Amino acid sequence: MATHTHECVQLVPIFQELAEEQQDTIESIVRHHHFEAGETLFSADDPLDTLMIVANGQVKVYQLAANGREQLLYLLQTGDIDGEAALFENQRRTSFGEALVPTDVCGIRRKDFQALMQKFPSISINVLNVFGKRLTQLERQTTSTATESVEARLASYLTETAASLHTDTFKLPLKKKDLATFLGTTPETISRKLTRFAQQGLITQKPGKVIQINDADQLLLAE
Amino acid sequence: MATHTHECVQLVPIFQELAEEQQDTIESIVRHHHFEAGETLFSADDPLDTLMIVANGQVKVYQLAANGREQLLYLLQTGDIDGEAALFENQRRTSFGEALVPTDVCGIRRKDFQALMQKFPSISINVLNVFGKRLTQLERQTTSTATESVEARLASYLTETAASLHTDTFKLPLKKKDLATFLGTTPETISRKLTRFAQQGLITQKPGKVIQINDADQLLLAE
DNA sequence: TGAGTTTCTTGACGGCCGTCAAGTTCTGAA
DNA sequence: TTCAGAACTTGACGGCCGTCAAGAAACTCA
Repeated sequence: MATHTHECVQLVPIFQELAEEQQDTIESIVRHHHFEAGETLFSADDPLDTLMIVANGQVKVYQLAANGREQLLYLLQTGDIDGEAALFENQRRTSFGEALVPTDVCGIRRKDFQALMQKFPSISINVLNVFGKRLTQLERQTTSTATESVEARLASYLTETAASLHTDTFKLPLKKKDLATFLGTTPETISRKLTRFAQQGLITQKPGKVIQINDADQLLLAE
Repeated sequence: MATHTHECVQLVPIFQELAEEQQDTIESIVRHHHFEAGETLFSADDPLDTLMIVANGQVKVYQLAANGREQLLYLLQTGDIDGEAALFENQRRTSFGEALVPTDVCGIRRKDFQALMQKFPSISINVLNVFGKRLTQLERQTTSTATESVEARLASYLTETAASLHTDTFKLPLKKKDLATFLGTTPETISRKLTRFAQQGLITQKPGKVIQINDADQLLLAE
């Protein structure tokens, strides 16, 4: 099993550039956990003192609003990390995570991770890189939900997803309910908008949540 | 002038913990700029290769949405930094900054800052700290605009502002138009909601954009 | 102080979209 | 394959809030 667990550290971009020996050091620090699909990885109000690394699988991260509604913030893939704020202060979580598929996770406690960053400065620079991208993404998301219509947000989501997959035809990676909370709307509205796009010929809906984009440019002009 | 410029580096939290000599090193790298109120510090589509430090003043940072509307993302104070994404890749800005009052700014080029982080690892840890907080804040803001009503968001904004100032009576730091783009709404709606809160006795509006909060608990129950 | 500009307020109106409800399709386990 | 539960679709309805417009108030600067 040593090989398997070692893969966990190797996979993670923030530990790239470290010599194998140094990766072993890290391996001795992390704790491994496994979750089945649907299991909760952490909840709101958990003490927030562990950095989480997705070794294998997918994790949905939700945040709870004051009125009790949920917002899907991230869809973490293998190699992604979570728990950023964990690294510094005693904070409480306001989010909760749920495995979307069977998932392996590595945890590193705050103190250990801080020591690691002191010892291997390249790690903190890699983490900065990750945070920078996430900040940029969140800034765009905030702007988008605050200023654009649901229709425009959905259109952006579709074209961006297609672009990142390098294909016009793809399967929606989320159920409509999750997609709805991600875009700040409701499943009903998603259904209606998709039907509308299809009627306009901008997309084609196929069985199994498969979407084919026919006219990305026109789609983005949707208001 | 040496003393004055040195203050710039001393003021910035991310350079704390450095010896004076090391701060001098940094001082020799930064470039100083001064802007009058209303001046533009940087625009969308600028090449993004400089980290900006607010040495003195206030800066509004907006982002442009696809439909041309603006979103106020940050209100930077003395000691705050901006340009996070700058630090890593050749990205283009999607935001623009504007001085709210006469403002002094220090800029550090990406290459120089990366060298600094290599030399003084504590800097990168401090930057991580800043990013972590900003991420947490943006996550809350995204969730809030996506799931809560304008009324609830405005109520949160008022009570949080009051709390951070440790007083019930305070002056709104922004014009209604800016406050509106920050909260993802319009000046008209802000006016209406404030009038409504006042009619309900939850707040009292006084001349000069001064607000007095009478019942913070009840205010937060607004939907 | 006063004129001109910007900002703010209030009203009227309409559209987007959230909610509730009912019917249909999909999915996964026995 | 079958069937129960989940997910999805579609319709009807209503409220929140964005837009336009006009008047009031506040601010700026000579």
